[in-house]
Amino acid sequence: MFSKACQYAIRAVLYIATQSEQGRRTSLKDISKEIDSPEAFTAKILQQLSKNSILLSIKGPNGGFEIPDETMKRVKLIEIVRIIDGDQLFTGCALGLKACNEEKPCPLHNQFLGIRTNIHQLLENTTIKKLVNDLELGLTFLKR
Amino acid sequence: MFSKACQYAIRAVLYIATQSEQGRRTSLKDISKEIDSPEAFTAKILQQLSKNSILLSIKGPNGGFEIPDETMKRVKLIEIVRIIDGDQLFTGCALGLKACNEEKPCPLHNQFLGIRTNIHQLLENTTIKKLVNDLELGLTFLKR
DNA sequence: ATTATTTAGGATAAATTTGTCCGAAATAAA
DNA sequence: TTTATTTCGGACAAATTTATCCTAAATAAT
Repeated sequence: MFSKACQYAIRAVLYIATQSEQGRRTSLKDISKEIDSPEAFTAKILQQLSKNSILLSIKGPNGGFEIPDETMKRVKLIEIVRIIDGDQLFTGCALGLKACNEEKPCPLHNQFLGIRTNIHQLLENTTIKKLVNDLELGLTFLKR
Repeated sequence: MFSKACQYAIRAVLYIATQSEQGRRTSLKDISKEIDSPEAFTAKILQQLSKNSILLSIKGPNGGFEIPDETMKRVKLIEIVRIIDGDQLFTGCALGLKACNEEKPCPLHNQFLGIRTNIHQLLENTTIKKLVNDLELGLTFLKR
């Protein structure tokens, strides 16, 4: 469904967000330990996310990553997915046909229409903040 | 969603099936031309499918591939997907967590529960035959 | 100023997926 | 029996994704 990069991205953002909620800035090292991801690879992903203003990066001692409360309220999952994986997941044809559309549908077009819409809506309607709340309430988990 | 190999697999099976319906055996060359896929790569995929008795392969002059009517009635999409891509798509965790389950759900677990169930049901309930009917009625298309 | 810490970014490498090439095996037809 | 056709299967190659390494840049603390 999502690439590994995208899975790491979402996991990292959520972890950073929980820490930011507590007023704590968190380092790459912490993040990759906590979400169990390869450090250097995660660094690249976080770089991309901060370039796209999903998160803030601060260099130097006591540096690290942060997500302002305003940002986690505003940013939806779909933005992260778009940055890392693009939008093939919810716009592309299930069978990989370029010409597939409403007029010339592939054999799976109509079957997948609903599913793709569901995925799109889910990603569109889910903010980081919402997911962080569940994490803080101990309703969901990030490890392993 | 599906790997390229899996997209080719489904497209090939559907094309072979439409031909089999007409009593025509079809060659690798034809298939890859009709579904616009790399020939040698498609050969590997068809090999896998015939090993798994999704289709029949016949060597020699006038050889090629066939799908008996009984088979296309019986075989569901999920079997093809399982053979080529495995079942990660409908069993794995969206965030790639091994330990994710009902008791210790990842932050996306509940959101994706419905979608994954939908995908699973769709693949489980869709036979090759059903898709071939739509193709023959000109309701759906396989090219590009 | 110097040093230590931390992210940025480029180069490189490993792993996986996608794709190609070619000789072997099967088999139908001449 | 020879030849032509077609799939099989192994080795190899290219492309993409995942992952590592190292130096540079920033910056806080000493």
